[in-house]
Amino acid sequence: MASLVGIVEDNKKIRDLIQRYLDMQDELSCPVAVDSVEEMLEYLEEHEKPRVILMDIQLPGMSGIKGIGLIKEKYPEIDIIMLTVYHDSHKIFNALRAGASGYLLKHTSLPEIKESIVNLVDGGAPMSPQIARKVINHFQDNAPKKNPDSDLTPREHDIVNGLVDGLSYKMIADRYDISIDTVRAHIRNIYKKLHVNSKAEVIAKSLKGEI
Amino acid sequence: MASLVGIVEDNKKIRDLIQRYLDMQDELSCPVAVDSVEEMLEYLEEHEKPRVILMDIQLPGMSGIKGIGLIKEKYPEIDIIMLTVYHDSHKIFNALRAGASGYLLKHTSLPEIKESIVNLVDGGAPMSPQIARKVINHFQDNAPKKNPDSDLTPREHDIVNGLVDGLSYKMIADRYDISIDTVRAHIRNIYKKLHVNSKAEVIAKSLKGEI
DNA sequence: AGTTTTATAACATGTTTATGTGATACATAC
DNA sequence: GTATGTATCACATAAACATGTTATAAAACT
Repeated sequence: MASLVGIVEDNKKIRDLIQRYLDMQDELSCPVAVDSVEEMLEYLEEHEKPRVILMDIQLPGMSGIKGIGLIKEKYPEIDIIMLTVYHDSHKIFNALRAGASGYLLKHTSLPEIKESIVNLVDGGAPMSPQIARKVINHFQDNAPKKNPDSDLTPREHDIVNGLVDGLSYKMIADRYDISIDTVRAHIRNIYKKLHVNSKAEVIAKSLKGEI
Repeated sequence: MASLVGIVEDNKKIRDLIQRYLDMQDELSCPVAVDSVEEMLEYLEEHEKPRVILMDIQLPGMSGIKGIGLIKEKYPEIDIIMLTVYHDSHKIFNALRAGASGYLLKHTSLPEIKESIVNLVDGGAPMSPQIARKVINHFQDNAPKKNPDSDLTPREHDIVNGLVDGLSYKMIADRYDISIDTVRAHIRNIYKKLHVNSKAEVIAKSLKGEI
């Protein structure tokens, strides 16, 4: 069954080009291409909902980012891909925070756009590589700092991994073929290094990336 | 000029396959493929630095995530792409935080891997669509894959938060001004809903966003 | 050569957790 | 109007955990 796709794009040439191309694909059908969020909202009231909407940011009337919020609020099951020339971090993050599931730059080729929609329907999140780079950089800037004093030995890391996997001391002892008292000994040292005094805190620190 | 690529991957078959394929490409050259971070670090001491390193996470000796940190610390100009079977959110985020510039799942085809490397050299950030989806979800901070059967009540969420904060039953009882037996009762119900039977597992699930 | 670190192990003891069973009260749902 | 779910509390017991003390041996460091 073909997935329905909608387009919100104010440049008629681009809009028609994309619509015609997508509509030609076996897997897709593109019954609606409008030039404003307002028109799309009207359309959604009265017709079968598309599975995916391609949306520009710069639009007459309401901005695409504001549009994401409104559409997702009423129809959370619709996935929205931004298709825009903007690659500044602020617009990207606002769009993603508003609920966009993908972000493509406008120079993306028609086959790639098609590929992205199929991807999205399959549970992926299409992003132009330059966009992904910015998103990743954002992560690295906010990286939590590790406590240098908390350098664990390889064996201690093994034990921590066991704890994170939800194992008991006995199960950890079995996994690494050592005695339970040795596990205890390692745990004692780990607690000292991490300044904690329970399994729970070790697991939390580990999963937060602080080890 | 061909970009140099290094590989750290403990499965010899996969390693050789990728190396041979990449080395065949005009744009790339793959002079080094080893099975541990330790070996790669040795290699880097004595040879021309690769532009990009493909790295597994699960490795003999030091984990790939720890390896990212060490390599980026000494050679920040090298870009690292994770190539792994893990699609666990925490592994992804820890890898990205540690300094990875891309994250591909192992089922990625050889041509796609090549494409990703070229992409990275051009300033992009290759990511498998499923990975991108998780990264985006993180932005929207909506839970990735809640188990519908595991719907906790508000009070149960309080208790889980207490556990995640590393509190004992007694401390949780104090925090919410209820009896320790009530805490026990809630914990029992939580375990039942989540199909687990230890604090550790609840904390792990919670921090992995599975609650 | 001597010290520190790592990995191993045993024994003891008190605390915390996991689990069973049972009960009361209130609100919502069917 | 009686199930169902939430929130509360109690008592009991076995298992798991936290912590103290002590010790051996190999590896790494000074």
